Amino acid sequence: MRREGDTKQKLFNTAVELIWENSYGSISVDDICSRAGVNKGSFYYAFKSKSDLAVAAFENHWNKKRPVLDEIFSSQVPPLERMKKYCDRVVQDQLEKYQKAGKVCGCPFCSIGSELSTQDEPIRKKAHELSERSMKYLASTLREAIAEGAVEAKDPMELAREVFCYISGLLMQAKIENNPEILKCLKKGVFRILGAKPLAALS
Amino acid sequence: MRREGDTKQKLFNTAVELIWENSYGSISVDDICSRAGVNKGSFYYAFKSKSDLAVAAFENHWNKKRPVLDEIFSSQVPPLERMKKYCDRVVQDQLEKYQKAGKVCGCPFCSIGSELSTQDEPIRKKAHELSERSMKYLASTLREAIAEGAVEAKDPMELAREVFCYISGLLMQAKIENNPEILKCLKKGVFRILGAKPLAALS
DNA sequence: CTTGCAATATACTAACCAGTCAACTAAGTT
DNA sequence: AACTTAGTTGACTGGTTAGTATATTGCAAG
Repeated sequence: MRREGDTKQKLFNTAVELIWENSYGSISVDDICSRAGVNKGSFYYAFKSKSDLAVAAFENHWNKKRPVLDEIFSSQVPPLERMKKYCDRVVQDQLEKYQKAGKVCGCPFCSIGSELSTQDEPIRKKAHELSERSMKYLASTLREAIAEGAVEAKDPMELAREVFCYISGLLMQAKIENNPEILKCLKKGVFRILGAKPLAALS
Repeated sequence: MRREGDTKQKLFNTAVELIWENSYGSISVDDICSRAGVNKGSFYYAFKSKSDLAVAAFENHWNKKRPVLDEIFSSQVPPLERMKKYCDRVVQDQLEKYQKAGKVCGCPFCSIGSELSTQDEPIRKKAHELSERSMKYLASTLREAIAEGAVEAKDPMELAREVFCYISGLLMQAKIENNPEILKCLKKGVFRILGAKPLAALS
């Protein structure tokens, strides 16, 4: 015994997987426990509620994604190149999940945020916090793109929100249509929002 | 007695209201029945399942919205004017719901679609169908705008999807932030997607 | 080698869930 | 007035829910 870290991590992974592929409301603590191979007692020893686990699990999931984002949005890369890479990566992640789960699952953070924001304040706050972190990457990238004259806009944060809303809306729509094909126009749409100029930069 | 129509309509209204303000998974058939003042037996006389009610209720909700959309998207109005009116109306509806419910509730169709698309196929299909109906209004409007030279684009349907994804993503984000303020830039963002030209058309 | 405690295990509860059912009511028909 | 039947009623069922209580395990320090 004496392996709490392991237990928590298993619960994190299982919770994100099950909630992402199904929904928070449709999976039970028992489902999570049995799938993770953890007993209920250990669950409630590690977390005080189902909602608590969800908040921690999504924070953990974001932290695992962070190194990838740090690399994509590295200042070493020209800003529009970062945007391209980010778009490609989002689509790639979606397609991988599609193959594993057999259906389009959308953005896990947005899905749980959309489901629970009106009902569970800690979950809403976490979902909000995580989307703001994503938007920060976009905003600083777009600030540079604007400074370089590659993109025309006044407020980089506002533009970042537009891009972010478009991307999350597209992922949601792909989920609702259960059609990965429509993800293909993600990059094109993003560059349309950024203005006509960088369209030529599309590989 | 002998008033099934009334019973169904009460269940439609209550179901949409409760699901919109909370979520499908968190409200029970008993909740819907007691709020609607309908007995459980009558519920199951009228609908064969909770999921069945949801599909019918959202179809009904869309049909009640349809005359408003038909007017907004009337061919009598110049295409970019239609887009402006539509944006204003979306924001107005959101603000009204915000005042009634005390929180930002987002798009009801997208919310239930996002929650259940991976789990309940009839609900996914209905959500898909309803978003395609909305996109048709946008696509035919944008086709005219392109023909007039007011907007530069090749495929009106593709552009309509971009606009629709942006709008639904913004409504979702407003829900996750529980902040109606961010709805204010909806129109600006839509016109940015449509290209710089019609920006001057903003009132 | 024993004592203390972090962590695991499992049985349990009380509330709630979607859905069923047989009795009942009233309007329409003859 | 007797019959038919669409629609209503609310008690009921069997299963599930989140969360708890209590017992047990095994490591580590003294």
